[in-house]
Amino acid sequence: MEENDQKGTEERIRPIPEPTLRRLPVYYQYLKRKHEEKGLDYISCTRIGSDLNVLPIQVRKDLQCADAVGKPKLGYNVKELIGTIETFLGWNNTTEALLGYQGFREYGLDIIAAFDIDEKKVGTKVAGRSIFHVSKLPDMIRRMSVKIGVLTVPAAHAQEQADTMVKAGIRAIWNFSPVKISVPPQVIVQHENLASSLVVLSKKLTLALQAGVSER
Amino acid sequence: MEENDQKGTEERIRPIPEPTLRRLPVYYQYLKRKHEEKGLDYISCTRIGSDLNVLPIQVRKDLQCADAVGKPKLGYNVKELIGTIETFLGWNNTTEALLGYQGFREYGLDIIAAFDIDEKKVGTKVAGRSIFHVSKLPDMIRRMSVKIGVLTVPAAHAQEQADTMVKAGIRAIWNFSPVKISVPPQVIVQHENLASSLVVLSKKLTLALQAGVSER
DNA sequence: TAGATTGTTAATCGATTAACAATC
DNA sequence: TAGATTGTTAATCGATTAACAATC
Repeated sequence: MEENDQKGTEERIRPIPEPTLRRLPVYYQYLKRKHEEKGLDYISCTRIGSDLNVLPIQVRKDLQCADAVGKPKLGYNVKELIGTIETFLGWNNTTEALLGYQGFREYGLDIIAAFDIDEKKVGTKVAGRSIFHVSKLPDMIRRMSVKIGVLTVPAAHAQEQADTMVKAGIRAIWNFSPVKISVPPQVIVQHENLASSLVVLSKKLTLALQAGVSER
Repeated sequence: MEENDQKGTEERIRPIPEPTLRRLPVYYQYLKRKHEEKGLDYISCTRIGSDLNVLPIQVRKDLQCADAVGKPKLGYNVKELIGTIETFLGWNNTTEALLGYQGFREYGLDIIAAFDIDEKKVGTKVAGRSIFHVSKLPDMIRRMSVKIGVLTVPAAHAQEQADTMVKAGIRAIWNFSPVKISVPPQVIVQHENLASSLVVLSKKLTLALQAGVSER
């Protein structure tokens, strides 16, 4: 009746709340700036919270999830905290991926190459990366053991290209296309629906503009 | 003691849960495809849910938020439903914005122009839009009554460019830069932290890869 | 009619927030 | 020491899910 509760050797894999996971990179960015610009040694949740417009208690909870340990009265050691978050998010060893935005290497993502069906684009460069024809994709994935595919094609071709990636052995797909794609259960899909975000923004804007009018 | 509960004339502005707001465009996309490809007249929550991998009851709740009305036993009229969502999200009249991704016009966002500090890029085109020098930004915003600014600059310049936009009268900023920007309360800011999303994905990937190893 | 599906009210679940004890 | 700040346990709040009545 031990309920295989052997907490001893290996840590139970706690599920981290997604909102927390999304806030951690924000703290990270902030801490790096604080560290570089101000050379700050210690920082408190109160400070982080007021700068980032997050409640201090939430900051504390989030950092706790990332296994950060602070000192009462002093706060958290900034340098150590940066390292802790890096380790927790696995940013120590970069993962290879296929095209995306620039500036992700800092987050442990190394963009390897870009692909396109359009022959006119093949051979040109985007964000400093050569564009190859999609037919080269399977080979490339295998040879360089790429783990993440970034899907930025129109709805009509999304499933087809996802299939190509999966067949070539990709382990996760970052999907910017507006349609749901079907993949085997072992492949992870992260949907990035920018249209959804835009909706949130424009809805707020509409309400604000209306309010502005009725207040007049 | 009426609690200004005059529900009569004008609808109380209900706050729509953000998750719902994010799912609505997904339904919309899906419905349009179903309508165009299959020419389907009626559709049930059960169907939408199983196709989109969402619980039927959640679909129903979401559609209810968008003021959609269905018929017991039959489901929702697809064409009508598309129109309802369009109206609810305000996609009938497009809002002007400054550069971003392609394909947003469908979502009521019309990308007007792109700006850059780099003189070498000025005059060239991105996604079919001319790139202007940032010095032209204030004029452009005013002349064309642009409502939304899309901020895609490096962290170091984010605040500066946000200030420029605000001064020129922009009402909302879609911020893709990794830093928090300060704006007056009447300006709406939507933070689009792609690094956050990437974290969610790569965390899942790491866990999956580890699990794969230990299962071996 | 019978049964599938909507609409509505209640229960559950998880993230956020609050309260407070521990500690440097 | 006194007080700010962490760490932890409990309360709140809101979204999701369940249950069921209404209806075509």
